[in-house]
Amino acid sequence: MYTVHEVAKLAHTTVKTLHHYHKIGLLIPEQTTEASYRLYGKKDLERLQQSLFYKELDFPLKEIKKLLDREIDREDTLIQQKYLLEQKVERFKELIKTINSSIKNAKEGVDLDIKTMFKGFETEDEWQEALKDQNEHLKKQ
Amino acid sequence: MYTVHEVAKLAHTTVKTLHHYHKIGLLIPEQTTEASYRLYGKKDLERLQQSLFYKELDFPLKEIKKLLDREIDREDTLIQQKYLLEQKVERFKELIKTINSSIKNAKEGVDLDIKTMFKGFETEDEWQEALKDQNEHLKKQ
DNA sequence: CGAACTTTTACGTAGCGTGATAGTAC
DNA sequence: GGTACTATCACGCTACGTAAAAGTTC
Repeated sequence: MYTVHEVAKLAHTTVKTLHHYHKIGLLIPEQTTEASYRLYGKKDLERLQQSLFYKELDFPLKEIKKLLDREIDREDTLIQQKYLLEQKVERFKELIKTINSSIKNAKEGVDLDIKTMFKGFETEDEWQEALKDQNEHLKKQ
Repeated sequence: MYTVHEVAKLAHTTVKTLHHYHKIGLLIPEQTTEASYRLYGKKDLERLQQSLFYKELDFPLKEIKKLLDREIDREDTLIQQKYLLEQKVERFKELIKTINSSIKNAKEGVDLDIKTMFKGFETEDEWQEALKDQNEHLKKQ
C-alpha cells in the first residue's frame, strides 16, 4: 500500500493529479484509512500506468476511464498502446524530416513549398482516424 | 496571401486556433482586408510552423510567443527544435520498452517491479530540466 | 441570389496548479 | 510537540470548442 505522495513520486506525477483522478473516478484508491487518507495498491498502480500511457497518446481522461473500465485484458491494452506509441514515434520522425528540409531551405535562403512545411502535422488528424479504426477493431473482437 | 480557412487546412489546425493565436498575439496576420478578413503571408506560415513544433514539444503558448518574438535566427531555432524532438523520440522509445516489459510480465503473470513500471515517465521532469538547461544555454550565446 | 465563407462576442470545457484552512501521523 | 504529511474546498489558468448573430465574397 502506497500513500498519495509515494505514488506521485513513483509515477512522476503530482499529488494534485491523483486527487483529480480520484475525483473524476479515473483512479480510485483501493483503500482509505479512517482519516480518509488514500492508500493505493498494486492494481491501482497498474491502472495509473496505463492511464499515463494513454495520456502520452493525448487521450482525454474521460475516454481513458471508459477504456480502462471495460478493460478487456491488460495485455491486449498494452499491445494496443505499444502500437500507438510506435505510430507516434513515426510521426515525430516525420516532423524531424520536415525540420531538416526547413533547415536546408533556410540555409539556402530558398522558400520551402507549403505542403512540405507542415508534413508530419498532417498525420495528426489522419492519425486520429487511425485511432478510431483501431478502437473499432478492438470493439469488434 | 491565404485566408484563415486555407491556413487552417494547410497547417492541419482549426480556424478557431488561428483566431486564438491572433488574440494572444502569437500569430498576427500580415494583412487584413477592409472587412477585417485575416490574410496570412509566407512569414506568417513560417511562424505558425515553428509554433506548432514547439506545441508538439509541450511548450505553453506564452513561452512560444516569447521565443519567437526574440527569434534570434530561424535556423538556430529549427536546430534546437530538432534536438528537442529527437529527445522526445528517445523518451517514447523508453516508454515502448517499458510496455514490452509490462507485456512480458502480464503474460507470465508475474508482478513487475514498480520502478520499471514507470520508466520513461521519469524522464518527464528530468527532461524538463534538460529543456531549461538548453534554453539557458541558448540565452547565454 | 444562395452557398460558403468571414467576423466578433460569449459562454463552456478539460486538466490540473495554487493557495487556504484544518486535521493527522510519528 | 514539531515536522511532514494528509484532507477538502475553492478559485485561477490555459487552450481552445462550440454555438450565436451578423456581415461578406463569388
